Amino acid sequence: MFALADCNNFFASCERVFRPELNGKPVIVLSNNDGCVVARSNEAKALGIQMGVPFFKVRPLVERCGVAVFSSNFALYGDMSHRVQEVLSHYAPAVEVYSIDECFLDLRGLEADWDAYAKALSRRCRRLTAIPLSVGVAPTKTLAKIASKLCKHYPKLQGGCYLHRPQDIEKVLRAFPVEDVWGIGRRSVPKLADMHVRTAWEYAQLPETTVRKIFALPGFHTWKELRGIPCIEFEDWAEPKQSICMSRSFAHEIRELPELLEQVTSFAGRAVEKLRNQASLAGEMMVFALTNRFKDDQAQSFDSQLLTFPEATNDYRTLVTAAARMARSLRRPGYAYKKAGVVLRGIEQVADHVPSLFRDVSAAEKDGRLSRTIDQIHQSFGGESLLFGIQGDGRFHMAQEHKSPHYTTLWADIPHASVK
DNA sequence: TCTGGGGTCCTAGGACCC
DNA sequence: TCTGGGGTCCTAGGACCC
Repeated sequence: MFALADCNNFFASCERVFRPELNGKPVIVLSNNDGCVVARSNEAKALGIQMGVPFFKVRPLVERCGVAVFSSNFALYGDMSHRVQEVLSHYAPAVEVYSIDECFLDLRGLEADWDAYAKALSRRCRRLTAIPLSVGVAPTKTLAKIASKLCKHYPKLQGGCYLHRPQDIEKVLRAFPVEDVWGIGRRSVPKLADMHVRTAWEYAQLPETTVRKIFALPGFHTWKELRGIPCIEFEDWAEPKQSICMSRSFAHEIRELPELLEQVTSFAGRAVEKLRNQASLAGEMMVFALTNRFKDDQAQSFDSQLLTFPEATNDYRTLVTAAARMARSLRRPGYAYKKAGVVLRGIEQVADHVPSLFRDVSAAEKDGRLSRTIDQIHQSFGGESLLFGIQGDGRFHMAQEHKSPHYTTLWADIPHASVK
């Protein structure tokens, strides 16, 4: 058996932990730059606020109904996510962290009353972290995902659902929309409609050859998993990233070069941090900048530049300088940039790297010492404590009007309690 | 006025090898 | 008239996930 533990309305639930008066009230959380709605409490869903809708489109409704609005606070969500993972780690020999709000648990070879187990895990998580959790247990990861979705739909299940008897699986799949199945995306929906496939059950009944031909290998895996045959790997070891991207939309469009340079080099600095945190080197860097695609009356551009380094590197100075050079050459006067970013690719592990025969050893050692010193200062005093001049204040020019405090990660933001 | 960010895997097709 | 056979590697684009 596998379990899927999914935090309900995760970002909204995190905000409620420190604002308990919002329990039972509609709450939404916005994407970076306060752009779109990315999390909704059940009450907000009931008001008809859709996932991913631009905030300005629901603003009148939000104001009329007194919906609590939050800008995204990833320091808080990341910390709460670790707390949930800590609870889960006591309930299974192996945990796969699938996303910030979802973990798979490997229960293979174990025996228990899985229905009671799932409910107990949900209760325990709620008690220790204040985050509501839906736990589905089933013979495959895909079915466990479906079981956990049932928990959200049926409060009677008390946060835990064990789905394993063939007759139960059939009953559930017959009522489960095919587009809600893990691995079936939007682009497949028209194809499925043509084939008169509307439910997960109908998909699972398609002939194997049809599935392989039309939905290829990933669709075939989903098909097998729905039929109770596990074939999606359990991965409790996180591989280093093969690409690292740092990009943001800006609160205001950027027209001038110095401001664009500040932003792009700040992205580069943060990308290098991620790179160094996973002990990797990057072989190439891409820098891109784009205008506001929603403004039809403005000149549009999506420019990018790619640089391949003579030798893979994770040196701050090399990478920040390269980002600045590329931003300079791709930026064109007269364009108003709304978004930019830096992507590192061609990633390899430091431990696997074969240095070039002709590298300047003493210069490389000096650069290495500088980068390690920067890491140490960042760790002790924060990422904005030491910056290259070109990075400005190192902050991203984002709109975040509704941001909550860093309750769990900043001493100054720890909530105060007073006893009367 | 206003529209997110960060990833992975698979496949087809081209370039290249002997 | 007519043009082999068997591979590998790389890349771009598509589809998917949260």
